[in-house]
Amino acid sequence: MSIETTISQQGYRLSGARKKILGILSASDQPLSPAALFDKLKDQGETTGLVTVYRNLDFLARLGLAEKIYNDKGELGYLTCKSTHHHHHILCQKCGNTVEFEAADELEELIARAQAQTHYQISGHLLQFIGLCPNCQMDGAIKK
Amino acid sequence: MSIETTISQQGYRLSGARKKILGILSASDQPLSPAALFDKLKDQGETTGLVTVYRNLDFLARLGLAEKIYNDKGELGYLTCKSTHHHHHILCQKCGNTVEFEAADELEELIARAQAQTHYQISGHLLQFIGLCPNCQMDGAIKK
DNA sequence: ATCAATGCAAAGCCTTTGCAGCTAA
DNA sequence: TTAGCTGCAAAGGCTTTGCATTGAT
Repeated sequence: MSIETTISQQGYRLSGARKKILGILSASDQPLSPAALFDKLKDQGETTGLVTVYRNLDFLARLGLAEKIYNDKGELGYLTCKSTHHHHHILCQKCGNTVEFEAADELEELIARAQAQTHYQISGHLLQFIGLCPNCQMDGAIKK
Repeated sequence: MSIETTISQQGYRLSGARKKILGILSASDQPLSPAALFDKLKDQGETTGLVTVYRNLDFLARLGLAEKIYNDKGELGYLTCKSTHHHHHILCQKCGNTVEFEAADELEELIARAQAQTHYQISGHLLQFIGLCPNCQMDGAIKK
C-alpha cells in the first residue's frame, strides 16, 4: 500500500504541502532535518512555512511513514525507508548519504549474549554505522 | 590513572563544583542530563549554577572522562564509564538504570557483512540496547 | 459543510555566550 | 600571581502552541 493511500485511509488529508514534503523526503538519499527539508522546499519555490514542515515530519513519523534518526551530534533527521524489513542505516560521515542494510543473526547472537551476561531483558536496540560511502572513499571526491 | 589526576595533569583545576559533579556522575547508575545532574546538586544543598553543570559535563566529555549518550528521544545524558574496554550500554526503559556489556565478535561480523553488502567503509558505530533491568522485570517492582 | 491543515506570531525551552569576580595551584 | 572557573544575566536557536484562516474531501 502506498504512503499516500495510507494517509487517506486513516482519515488524514493529502494537502499540497504534505505531498511536496513527502516527495522531497522520498527522493532524498540522506536524512533531512526540518530545516534542511524547509530549505529544499524553498529551492523549489514553495512558500510552505517551517512550522508546517515540523508538523508534517512529526505526523509522518507518528504514522510510521517516516523514521526518525539521530546523528552522532544528536541532531534529528527524518527518513522514508525503502526497505520494509527490519534494517539499520549506515551514514556517510562526509556527504551524509545513507544506505540500509539488513539486521541479522549476528545481532540476535549479540543480544542473546548481552542478555545472558547482564540479566537485562532486551526489547529494542539502536544501531547505526558511520563511515564513508563508496564515492567519498575516492580521494578528492567532490563533496555532494 | 584516576580521573582527578588526569584533570590536574592536563593543567585544569579541580574546583569544588567540578569534584561534586564528578562524584555524582560516578555514583549514578544511569546517564544524567545537565538538568538531572543540577537537581542532584541542589538535593545535596549545593548552589552550583546550571551553567556550570553544562560547562563541566562538556569539559569532561572533551577530555574523554565522560561519555555522551542519547536516548531514543534524542535527549542527551552523560555517563562515566566503568569499563575501559570497548563496550556498549543497555538502558532500562522503566527505571533508566544502565549497564555496560562488551562488544565483541558478533559486532565485528555484522560490520564485515554490512561493508561487503553496501561497499561503505565503516569506521564507527552507535549501538545501544533498551530493555528491562532485572529489578524492573519483577511484577510490581517499585519505580526507582 | 466539516474538520484537518496551514500560516503567522508569540511563547517556551534548552543551551550558549559575555563579562566581571573568584579561586585553585 | 595568573589562568582557569563560576555566576549571573542576557542572548540565541530551535521547537511548540494558539488562533484565525484556508482547503481537502
